[in-house]
Amino acid sequence: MSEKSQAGRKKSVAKKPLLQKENSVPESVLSARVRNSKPREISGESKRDKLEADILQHAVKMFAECGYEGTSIASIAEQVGVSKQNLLYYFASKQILYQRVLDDVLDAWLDRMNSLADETQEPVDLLRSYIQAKLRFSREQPWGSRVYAMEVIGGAKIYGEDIRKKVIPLLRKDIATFEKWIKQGKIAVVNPTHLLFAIWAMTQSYADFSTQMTLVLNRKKLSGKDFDEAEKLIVEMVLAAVSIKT
Amino acid sequence: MSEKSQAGRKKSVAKKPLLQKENSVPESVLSARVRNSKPREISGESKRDKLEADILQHAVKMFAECGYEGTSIASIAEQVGVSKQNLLYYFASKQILYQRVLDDVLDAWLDRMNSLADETQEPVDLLRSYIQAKLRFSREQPWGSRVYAMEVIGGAKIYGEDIRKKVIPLLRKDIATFEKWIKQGKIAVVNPTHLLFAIWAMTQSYADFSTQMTLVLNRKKLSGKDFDEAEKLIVEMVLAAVSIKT
DNA sequence: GTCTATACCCAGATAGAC
DNA sequence: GTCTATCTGGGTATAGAC
Repeated sequence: MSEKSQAGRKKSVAKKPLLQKENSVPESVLSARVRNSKPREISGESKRDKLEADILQHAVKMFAECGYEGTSIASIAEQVGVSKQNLLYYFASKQILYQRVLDDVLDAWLDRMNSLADETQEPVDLLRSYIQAKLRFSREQPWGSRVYAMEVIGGAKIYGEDIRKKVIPLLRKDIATFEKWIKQGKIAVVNPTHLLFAIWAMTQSYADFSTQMTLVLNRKKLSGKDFDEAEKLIVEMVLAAVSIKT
Repeated sequence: MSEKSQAGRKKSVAKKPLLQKENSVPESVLSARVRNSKPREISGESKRDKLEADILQHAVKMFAECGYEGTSIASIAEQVGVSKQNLLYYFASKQILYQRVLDDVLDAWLDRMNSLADETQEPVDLLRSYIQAKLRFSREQPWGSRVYAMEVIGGAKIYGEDIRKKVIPLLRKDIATFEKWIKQGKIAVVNPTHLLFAIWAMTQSYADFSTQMTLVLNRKKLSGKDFDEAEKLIVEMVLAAVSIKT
């Protein structure tokens, strides 16, 4: 009862007619922009789009650093340079902003992972590409990784349904691919589920636990060399696990 | 500036003369108990100890589920069955309670890991024991793991100094052990730092990401069998990485 | 779309009686 | 040690003028 009241106490979801999703799909309904009859520059983004992107960019960093409850919309607004009332004009509530942040994270993520569904590639190349892609994501979008990680660790109270719908099927598909390889004798007999968990854990940790890693390594941030060495070891371990000699 | 004010804005640390640490070291100053002249049962814990333990037990779960800012001391108090004012009598502030929770987590952790510093053991046995111990911790104290993980992911704003002092030296020592083995030719030439990161990531994830794992596996919680299979794969991968045939 | 003002609630923490 | 009462601040969100 008290746990319930901790999170998800918002009942109002979307009251204002705002776009909540349209980053990678420019052909989606352009309600607000269509209403705007004033001629605008064609190539550039509209002001609304630019501000939305700005807000999202700062929001993902702050949610990653302070968590959902630990981040106030006022502090995000301050970073962006707008009033918090104005921010609430673009994103009707904190929870909507948060969900949009996670939506964008997953979109970027799944985009990168989808390209690996190529059935024609051999296990060695596919595994290597997979690990590289996930490591690159940890490197280039660490904040997104961290927001996602914190949401999952806390039990995915807000975003759980989306994870179930968007992430889990993808993981299951990856596992099925491993199983197919095993059946075909292309890789050794290993537990495909736990192999995937291992790959995810190792790659993800270079975003989530980079604070601890930099302390161990005694440097300010992880370098390209660190990621290269990480990739080398992880690929080695995974290929060794599936008994593929390089 | 606004980020700073997000966390760690507490200036008052410990105003009341309360014990803040005495779980594993019973010979520490017994200020409150000594003042209490009434004869008490010798074997059992004092009421204060019992209540403190109760509070900590519930606190670690709630911090794990909702994060630091997301957890109110009122909700913890409610779970324990005391008033929040009373809780504040035992732990002078939320931050002190939080730090104590993390202290206890690390104590239990380091306890388990210290026993592995046995120099007489061979790499195979030591690595296997290490992985087993960390996996057992993930299984038996998932909340502690998660609180720690969230703290690290968020940049360790509150507990960073303790991590630097308590955890990092231990990790460095483990890395040094790996390096020694490599020099002695006992294991293959691998990057010892990233090998340790990999072991930590894989074992830790069975606490931190168990929500996602149970969704993939389609069950309510991870079973003993899951942990056995995880152990088997992780040990295999690590031993393969250091080129030890079993 | 942006502003001022404000409603409303809940949090952490303290004071002081018992 | 536990209670009632309260202070103080911050948070999300809304109303309404411009």
